[in-house]
Amino acid sequence: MVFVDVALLRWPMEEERRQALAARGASRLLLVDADTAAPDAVDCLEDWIRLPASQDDIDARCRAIATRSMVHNSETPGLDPDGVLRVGASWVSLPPLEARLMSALLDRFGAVVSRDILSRTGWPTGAPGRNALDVHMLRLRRRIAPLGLAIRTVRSRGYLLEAGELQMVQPA
Amino acid sequence: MVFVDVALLRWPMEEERRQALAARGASRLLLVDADTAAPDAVDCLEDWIRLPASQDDIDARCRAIATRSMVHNSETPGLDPDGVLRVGASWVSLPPLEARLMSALLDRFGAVVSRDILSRTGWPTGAPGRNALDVHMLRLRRRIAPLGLAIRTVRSRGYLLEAGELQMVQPA
DNA sequence: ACCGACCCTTCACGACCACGAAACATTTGG
DNA sequence: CCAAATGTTTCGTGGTCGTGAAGGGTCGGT
Repeated sequence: MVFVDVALLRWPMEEERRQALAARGASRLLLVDADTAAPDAVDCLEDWIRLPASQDDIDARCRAIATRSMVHNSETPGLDPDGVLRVGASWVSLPPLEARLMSALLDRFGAVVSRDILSRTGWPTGAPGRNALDVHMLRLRRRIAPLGLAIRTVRSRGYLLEAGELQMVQPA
Repeated sequence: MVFVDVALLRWPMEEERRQALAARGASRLLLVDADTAAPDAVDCLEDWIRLPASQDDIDARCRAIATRSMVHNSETPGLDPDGVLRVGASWVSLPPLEARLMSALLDRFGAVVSRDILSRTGWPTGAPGRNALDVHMLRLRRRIAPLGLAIRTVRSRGYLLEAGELQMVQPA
């Protein structure tokens, strides 16, 4: 059986994290405080259980999520020629320039891409001021964050695209 | 608004009924006796809750099942040649021009359709003024919203037809 | 330790453009 | 003739993209 990570988080305390996980299509189990109303359903990869709960019940719900996750999950970032970046069920549209930059990063997903290559990919006919690339990388960063993607800086080398960080895991 | 029926049943007492419902793809919520181990997950249309439970929690889980059910039964929209757009049981009639636009969007359901293609599909003999398309997309948007469809703008690229926000449903 | 050179991040601003929306005008079909 | 369908004008909003400036780290040299 394929192992699927199910994030456990307190709710509503960790609502922000819940949204981040949901955006990137990660499975999660909300541990709902005793005196809080139940959360609204979002998708098949989320479930909740009211505290206090037995470990057996928590495990059962984790297994259920994992099972559903196998039906639902297929997430590798992909960029349409129309500038639509998809990961899992969610997507964002990238403006032309950022789409070209993202394309260069995706070509070497997980590896460093030099500023030089990015510059030439973004501005085939010659780059504007040097700061332009920095600014657009910042904008790109913010745009793709909801999808659970992150751009890391490798100082004096370039940039690197990778999957987001959060990965709290629980036994299955 | 679409109504999704969620069957409530005692478990393990009504195990037989559970299997029958599962076999025909019906949604169900198992009310699990206090001293019984949690059931094994089967599919996305089933959930369980341990007794005793508050009515609010039961309702919340029913809504969650209903939501997931809509994801799994996501009806594919269809367009009659006479301009009737159907999704599930409901339908709307589209005027000729909007029917042609919708047809182009349906051909690439979920993907971007350029303004250019839409223009040529809507006005094969030559497009009128620049804003005509904008206005008709607006009208089309409002007409199909009740069906749970949404047209998303992808700036400088075109439009994209997708299933809209999930509509909440009353539990049985 | 201090300095300054570099590299990068972040913000604020302005120019421009794409789109949304309303209101109004015109055409078409029964 | 009426109502629906279609076209047009106009204005507001927000996205895109470039630029300059402020500031924070890191590193080598002194």
